[in-house]
Amino acid sequence: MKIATFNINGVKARLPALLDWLQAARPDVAVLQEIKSEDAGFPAEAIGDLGYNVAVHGQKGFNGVAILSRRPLEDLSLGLPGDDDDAQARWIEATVSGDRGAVRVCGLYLPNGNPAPGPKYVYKLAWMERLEARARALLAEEQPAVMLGDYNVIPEPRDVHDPAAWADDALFLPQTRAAFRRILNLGWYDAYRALHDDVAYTFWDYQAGAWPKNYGIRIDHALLTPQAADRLRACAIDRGVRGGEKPSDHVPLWIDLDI
DNA sequence: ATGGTAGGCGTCCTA
Repeated sequence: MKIATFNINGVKARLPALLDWLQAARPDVAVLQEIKSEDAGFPAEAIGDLGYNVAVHGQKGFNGVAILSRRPLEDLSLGLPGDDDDAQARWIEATVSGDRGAVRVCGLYLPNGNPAPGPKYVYKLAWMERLEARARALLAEEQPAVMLGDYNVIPEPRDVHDPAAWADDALFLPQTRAAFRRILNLGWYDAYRALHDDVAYTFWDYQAGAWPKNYGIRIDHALLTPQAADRLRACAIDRGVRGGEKPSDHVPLWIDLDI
């Protein structure tokens, strides 16, 4: 089962690029972030025509996440638990059954947090605490589960082209990296790092020629429970998508599970 | 030389 994550930075502006990628990559499941659309405005029909069931957790103007799946989406749940006052649409999860078992698929758009310090950074760290709590609960089930998305976390210096330039950024601050490590240390696997020891990025800013200069960062991640990691066959980044027509500033990352 | 770009029911905010 091929499961992908893609921050598309606006589903309406990105629809042609999204449909092209879905047809080329043919993921069984895809979690999307930054759809920047309410549920009603999501182009479910065009995506459905490619064979996908669609679940949307939208928000007007900003954020917004979705799950696309060729198989039925079971036990859909919207929103990250832990704060009933949080109106930002950043979390969606559902179970997908394959021929050899089922997997809980969580799609997430972790807050950016800039500028730090400030209220946005406070919100980011609080959101990561809620994520850690959900991560603990999923681990306790001892089942295949994956959390994929735009984490807005640069885990290590090798994951950024110029670590010094990013030292004070909310994506790379020691507190941010420690909060991410706490989740890994619970027993979650960073699928890309489990299989690759290279320098690889998933985001290049639109500004200042970041893409042609390869000034990128690795912030889109797929985290797996041990039971999902047992089934992990491959993990890769669809880097070429960044060079396409009207691209997102992120590219897709995918895993292949023997499920 | 502190620049630059993209998206969104938008004349600023977020990234």
